[in-house]
Amino acid sequence: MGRRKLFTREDVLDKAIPVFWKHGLAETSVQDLEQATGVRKSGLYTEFKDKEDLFVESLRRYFDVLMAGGYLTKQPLGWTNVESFLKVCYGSWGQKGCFSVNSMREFADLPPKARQIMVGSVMKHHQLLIDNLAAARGARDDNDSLAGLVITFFSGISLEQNLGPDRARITKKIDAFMQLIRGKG
Amino acid sequence: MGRRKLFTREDVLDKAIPVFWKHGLAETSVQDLEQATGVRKSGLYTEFKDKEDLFVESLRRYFDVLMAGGYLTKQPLGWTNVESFLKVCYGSWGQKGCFSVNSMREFADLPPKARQIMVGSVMKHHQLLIDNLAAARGARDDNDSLAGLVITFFSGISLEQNLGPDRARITKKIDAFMQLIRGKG
DNA sequence: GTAATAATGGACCATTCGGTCCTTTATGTG
DNA sequence: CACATAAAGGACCGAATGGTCCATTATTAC
Repeated sequence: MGRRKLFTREDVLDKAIPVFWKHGLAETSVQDLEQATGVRKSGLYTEFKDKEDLFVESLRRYFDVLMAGGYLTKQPLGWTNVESFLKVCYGSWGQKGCFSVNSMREFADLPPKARQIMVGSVMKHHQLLIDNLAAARGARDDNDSLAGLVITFFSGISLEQNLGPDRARITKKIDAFMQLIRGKG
Repeated sequence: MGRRKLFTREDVLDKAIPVFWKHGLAETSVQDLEQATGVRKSGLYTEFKDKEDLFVESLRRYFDVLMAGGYLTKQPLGWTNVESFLKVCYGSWGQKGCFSVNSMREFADLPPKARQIMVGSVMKHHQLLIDNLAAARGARDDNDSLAGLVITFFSGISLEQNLGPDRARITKKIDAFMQLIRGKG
């Protein structure tokens, strides 16, 4: 046996996520990642193939941890879950908005694996939203369409977080949207 | 008198806009701009202070040209204008979505002047939307709130354009949203 | 303690970056 | 034609980039 690692893979990812989240793949330098993770370049390149690989794994872990929260799978399904989903835009890992939504901007330049994760995640959320809407409103034809609107609205508020509005404003916005789709406006 | 310029300022901007739009400020190299505009570096740096300046001016021209379309000022004000606004997300300059929405992702890293233009534009659109909603629904207290939702939805669909959905899908989404806010759902 | 092992630290590399500057070339005036 | 003027072409710069590689150091098993 030799010397043992001073870091775990998850440690590195959790520290890399906020950096990629804030600055994106292209605008994040390896030096930035060294500083954020406290792991030297050689260490990073031992654990990950290259910068893109580190980005992809960060994105994967982001969804893994986030989905583990189960905001759209809590029983009973319904409006409460939909609202919980929207509130994911408050952020995590010390960042505002959504890592994936922020990455959409450079979608075309992202590695295929990253694109795959993102698209897959959207589809998964879409289906989960349909299930929750069905529980809340019954099996209606327009559940699919409405789920699409919810996703779009989520993208919007998540992106707007980059402009740095206070939480009260965004909460009111979510409330207004929930009222709208619940038909109590 | 000496040799005359082979390009106009507007020419350069119109050719730079799609590049910045697609790749953002950071991921666009001066070389990319040379190729896209057909103007050599020296020419670009004679006309513009630096890359950031060219970006800011591109953004400014984008809004100038776009707003000149008058999609939110056409008389009579009302729902039609709101829908016209949402359809701006179809794109222009050969690009999909919205240049400004795409730039929101790197908002924090943008030059102050660019941020100023973007924020100012959002406020302007917000007010124009309020005016149109007032014309469409009467002077209601929640016009302000609803205008906010429209802007957020616009951000969402514009961003989603980066995933490359077909126009039919996005049109249906806009229709569904319009139905929702017009209260005919 | 000693040898084996594996991660760390950091020198190093080619390339690309944004940006400057000088020479060349084209266009205008008389 | 000759001169003046201004833009175009492109060499050039230091800095930063992503990535490689090796010597050093720390930790294990014996």
